[in-house]
Amino acid sequence: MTYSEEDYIKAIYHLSKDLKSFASTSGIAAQLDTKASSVTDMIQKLSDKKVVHYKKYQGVRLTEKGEAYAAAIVRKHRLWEYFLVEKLNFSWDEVHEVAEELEHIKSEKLIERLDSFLDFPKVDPHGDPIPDQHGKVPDIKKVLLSVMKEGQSGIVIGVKDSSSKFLRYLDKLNVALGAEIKVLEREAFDNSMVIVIDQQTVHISAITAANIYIKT
Amino acid sequence: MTYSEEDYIKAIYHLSKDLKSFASTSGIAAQLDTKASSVTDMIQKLSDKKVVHYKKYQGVRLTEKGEAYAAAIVRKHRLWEYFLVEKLNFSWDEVHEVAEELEHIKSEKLIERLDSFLDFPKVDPHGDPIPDQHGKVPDIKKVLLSVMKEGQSGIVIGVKDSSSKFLRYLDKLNVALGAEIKVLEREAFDNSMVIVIDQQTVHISAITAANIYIKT
DNA sequence: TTATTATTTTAGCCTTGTCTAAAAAAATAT
DNA sequence: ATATTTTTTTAGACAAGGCTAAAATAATAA
Repeated sequence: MTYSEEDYIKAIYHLSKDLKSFASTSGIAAQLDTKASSVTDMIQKLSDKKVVHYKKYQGVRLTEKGEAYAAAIVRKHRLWEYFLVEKLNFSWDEVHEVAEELEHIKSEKLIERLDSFLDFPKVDPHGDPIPDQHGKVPDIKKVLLSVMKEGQSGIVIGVKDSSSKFLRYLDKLNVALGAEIKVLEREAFDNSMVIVIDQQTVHISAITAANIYIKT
Repeated sequence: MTYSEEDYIKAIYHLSKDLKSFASTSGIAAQLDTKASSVTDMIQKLSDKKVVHYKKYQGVRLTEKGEAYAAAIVRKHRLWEYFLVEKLNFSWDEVHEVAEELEHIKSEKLIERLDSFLDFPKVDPHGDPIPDQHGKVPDIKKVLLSVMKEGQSGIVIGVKDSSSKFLRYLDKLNVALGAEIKVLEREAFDNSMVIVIDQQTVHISAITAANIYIKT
């Protein structure tokens, strides 16, 4: 597979995960910042290669083969992210771009050795699960901070939005993976919250709360 | 620069290093396993980009800009090789292929962090020097085993041929970087040698001896 | 010094992945 | 139920990087 094909496979994987079914041409185009016509071309190629199921105008879905391939790419991406943060001291908002490149490196041996070197991590620096060698994704029970009630507490285990902007904002709030959080108040009017983290009381918006995953 | 352009730059760097001057079209083609006509095309592109000096039929040479670029690629290649051997337990005959891919990853920060993580190694697993951030190549004084005289001894610090075949042969002889070696006999007829390494006496051919570097 | 051989360059074609513009199909609104 | 809008696909073009075959130049031999 070329880098470009791999990017498409990954995009379809993420999109049909969320939508639980088919990825649309325009959805893929948006994800990859390209044109719908380019997507159609590539989808036809991937269909010939038996990595996607495709019927004109009906959207696209990964085959088993495609799903396994996608999981392998995601596995590589997240293992490299973990490496960058744990071993090379990158911060969690810096790793994505470099991992986008590293995920394409083709060596089974490399990735298994890396996994072992890192001591078989289960989640990446944003709390996203790392698929195993067989493509199985460990499912981590988690809940959005935004659904928690007053008085409840839990541990931060992931983020939904992993843009640099959001992650740097979380750093400012001292929100890091593993931090304990307690909901002091919920404002019914706008769903904003007052929470305690690191012995500090901070006010966060509903949008922020809807992008933080908690294990209760 | 594309991966392909980088491959050409690196090939020219290695070729004009050895030849001390110009790289020929056919030489580059052989190195990259491609056709002379393709090389001519690419050279013209690199010339437009000011990374090589080129006059038709006269061969090609890197500009200062090109040289700096090449050194950066070689630096990345060798640092990754060092990482693979030291941290991921690859053997010295397995690393080249993977490093060929890793050397193209574009992140200044990544490579400086990696260098620091590895504790600033000066040579790669084959004894080849790792250029510094400014492209300066530490020059390591070394001599071919084949020029040593009876009774002389020294330390193995590198290999000239780094093909898997040769490296696996060296493993069999217990020749590794850092090993002490002593020349017991030199056969004038065919320039083969009897040497002591690891308390063992082994016989090696002139060809083998001409591919091992020693620090005396 | 001319003839032959080897090397390098040019010309023209192919594939991959992208694009724009136009056509076709599906979804939505009246 | 038909008209309008949105989405998707097709058609045709282009740049990058490669190839083969032919032409041009340089190197070598007679």
